[in-house]
Amino acid sequence: MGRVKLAIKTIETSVGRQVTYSKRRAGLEKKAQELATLCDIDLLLILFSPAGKPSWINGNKSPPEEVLTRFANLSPQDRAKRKVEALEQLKRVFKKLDHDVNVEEYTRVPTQSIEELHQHLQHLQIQYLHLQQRLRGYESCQTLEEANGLEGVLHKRLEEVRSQKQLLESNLCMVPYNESIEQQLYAEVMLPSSMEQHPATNWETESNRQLNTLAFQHLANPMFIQSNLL
Amino acid sequence: MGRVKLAIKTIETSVGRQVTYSKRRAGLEKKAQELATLCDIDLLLILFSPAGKPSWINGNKSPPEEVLTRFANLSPQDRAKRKVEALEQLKRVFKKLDHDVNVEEYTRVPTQSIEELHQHLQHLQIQYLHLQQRLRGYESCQTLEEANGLEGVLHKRLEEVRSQKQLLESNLCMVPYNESIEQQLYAEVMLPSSMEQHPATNWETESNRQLNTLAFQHLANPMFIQSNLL
DNA sequence: AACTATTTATAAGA
DNA sequence: TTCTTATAAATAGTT
Repeated sequence: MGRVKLAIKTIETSVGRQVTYSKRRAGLEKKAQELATLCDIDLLLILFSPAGKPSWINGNKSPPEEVLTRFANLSPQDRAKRKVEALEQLKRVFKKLDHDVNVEEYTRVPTQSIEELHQHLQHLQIQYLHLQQRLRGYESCQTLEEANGLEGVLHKRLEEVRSQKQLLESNLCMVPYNESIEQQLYAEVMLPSSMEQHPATNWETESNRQLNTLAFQHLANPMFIQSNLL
Repeated sequence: MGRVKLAIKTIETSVGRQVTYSKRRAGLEKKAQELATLCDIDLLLILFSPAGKPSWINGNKSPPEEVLTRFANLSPQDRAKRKVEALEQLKRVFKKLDHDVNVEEYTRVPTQSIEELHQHLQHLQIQYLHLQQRLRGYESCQTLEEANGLEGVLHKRLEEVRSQKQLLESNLCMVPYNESIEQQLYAEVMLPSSMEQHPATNWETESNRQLNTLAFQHLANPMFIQSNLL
């Protein structure tokens, strides 16, 4: 729909891509929004511009994360249709290798009943919310006052880091302090893998892998081994 | 673009929704694919039909999980910026005011069975680890290199906050953008209440109270009730 | 940012 | 569902 018919191939020039992106993004997002409204469906459209700037559209029915979760939780059958492995993907995302750790040993927790599962979940929810709160201390600023507060926090933290740098410089030959905090955090999340305990159920193996990869990421940090020794 | 101009409202009849979905889905997916190819960008379009059947399109550049992760890893600031822009644009385009959100919608999670419970738990674990990682980016520095890296991160973050301050200052008179990020985060943690479904079990009421208190803390923020247009 | 000649999408009907 | 077709909408190239 233009003066000429455009071949669907990657546009050569960077400027051309930029221009076409601007025009077509508007159209695509409008149509996505329309479809979601007309048919009252869940929809999520995620775009990254040629410059890397993100934008997204979702229907009025559910917020992005909910659609995303719905997608991520597709049944194993549906999921099997997907070509990509989460593990490979996460490796790229975090640019770290995973290690030949016996994941099974770490993930097995003697939790079987739905009650225990539920309690564990509640515990994790609480931990999650705590963590969120801490993170909000660094990241969240929705209002001008919050932004001002955040600016102060970051400034202070920056000072702390700088003084810690000096400390580190003067203690280069010393053994660093332990990282058991991370181990604790880790212990809080990890869960009954319980694959074998529910053979009838086809548990989400992909997300298991994802989890394991994430959970063991910090093992890539050489410091971890040291702190274990302390 | 048809015999008549169609008003963009949810189509009354179920059959009508189905038919329109079929037709428009094809067009939308085609256009999504074209845009991805033409501009060589990351793109992910997730659709659930009126009957609940999922389908998705992604660009040639990255597989769905990667786009999804890229999206999930956006900082709250990135999302907030996008929301400000999107709100302004939508106001121009649709000339609508935003409306209040039904908090209930965001807090319900359709999880009932032990399988779903388990999946939800795994999802939450992944989110938790992600959060932890982000926090580590602000807090952890065990070595001199890490301290240097952290210094850089904090410095950059400080710049971001300062520019966001300006953004906030220039948007002071605007209707504030919604905080669905928090709602989303909240939705990620929150669970099937499902207490009534297991009357035999003595659920941890103490931790329930804790959880609810934490979860609803941000509801005290008057900013919370906002638009769900985005 | 606008304009406009064309192409493309699609609503209704078959 | 699929096709046909009149019409609305999107957009490529231009200004």
